[in-house]
Amino acid sequence: MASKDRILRLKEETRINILDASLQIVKEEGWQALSMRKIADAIEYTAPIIYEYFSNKDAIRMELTRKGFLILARDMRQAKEKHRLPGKQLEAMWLAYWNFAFAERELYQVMFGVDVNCCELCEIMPEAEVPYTLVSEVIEEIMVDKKPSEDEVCVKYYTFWSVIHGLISINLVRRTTSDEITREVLKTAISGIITSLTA
Amino acid sequence: MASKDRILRLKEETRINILDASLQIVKEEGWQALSMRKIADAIEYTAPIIYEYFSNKDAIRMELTRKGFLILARDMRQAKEKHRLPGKQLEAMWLAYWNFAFAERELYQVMFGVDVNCCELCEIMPEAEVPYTLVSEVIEEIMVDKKPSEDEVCVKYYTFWSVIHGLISINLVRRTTSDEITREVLKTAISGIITSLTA
DNA sequence: TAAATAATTTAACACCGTTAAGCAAATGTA
DNA sequence: TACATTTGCTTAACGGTGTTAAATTATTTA
Repeated sequence: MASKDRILRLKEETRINILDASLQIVKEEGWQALSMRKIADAIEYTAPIIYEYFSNKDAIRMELTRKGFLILARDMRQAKEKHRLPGKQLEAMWLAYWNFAFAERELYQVMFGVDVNCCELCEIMPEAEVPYTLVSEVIEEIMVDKKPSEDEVCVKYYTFWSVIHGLISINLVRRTTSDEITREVLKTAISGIITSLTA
Repeated sequence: MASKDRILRLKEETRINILDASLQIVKEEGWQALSMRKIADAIEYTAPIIYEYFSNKDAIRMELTRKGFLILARDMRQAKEKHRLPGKQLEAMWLAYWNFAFAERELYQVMFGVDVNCCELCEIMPEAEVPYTLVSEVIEEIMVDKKPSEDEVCVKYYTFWSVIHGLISINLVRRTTSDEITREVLKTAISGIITSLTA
């Protein structure tokens, strides 16, 4: 009976519709606004229907996470294939990674746990600026012979902050990596950046 | 009337109790488990009372964020004061930052939006390993003369990932920094790590 | 002691994720 | 064709959430 096939195709279609609707809601209103009833509204069904396709809300989140990793893998692979020199390959792959993060920021968020709360944190909370002040003072002191501009100091600060915040994020989210390796990365990264300040 | 003072002191006390109870709940069950009724239970009141002290749940979250920044600023300042050489100061400050993140991980989470979801992501989702595979292949190729161990390759991978993930997180959470500066950090960081592979 | 004010709770609203029961249409069977 | 069964879908419900308004109790003031 070919009608079975048609029905299976329709089922697959609404499954995709659920995922598409979910991603659209997230893109428009953020992850915290994603609700089963809202998804149901978008696909013109009622909420319990969704449980015929996904065991729960988390399964939808997971499926979108998987989708993110598939896109990221494809982008990085394509970037790699465009070059032959390993150095160029690395550069291209990380640039692809970077571009993916901003082209699909909602997917990146759920893949790596970046929670976007308030953008103007520093404005409404002056305390948030103290670390920057403390560190950039010292950076300026080290670079005093170079007479760096404010932007240059800022670049150095963000280089520091990025590697440390990145390492921390990774270690907070997944506890697989050994502490030894992490400490090694932290130490070499910090001393590397410090020497680069005067170089 | 001194009784006014006493009442004011009591009010201040329950305000602190609310914050303490909130932080304790978050430490025990995570941010997603924090609810007004649970806080009320902990301080032995009913939920609406909390609105006499905080305008809503987000205000509590914000106050804990501020608390986090105050502790971080204190720790970094103390670390700085322990040294005179700027290089040592930087190292000590970033180490203090690092230690704070793990000593007060819940505060760090809410301060910088690190969402801890599932730790065993790679195990239940093989797709999540593709970026690592792609990149470490190339790293090994570049470092072929050094015959690096798996751990050494891993360190290099995490160095890359940390700085890029950190930069992305920062840019996703706060859009203040100029794109130019960010691109500069990204480019210098990547090329710096690449040259360090063969050095 | 009576009135006024403050402190606290109860009740309610609208939403959430999720499950169970019910209904109606399509299908299989005789 | 008539009946039984399965399927697709909805309604109703449970226990939870943040939040607000009304009711109640306790405290202070006159």
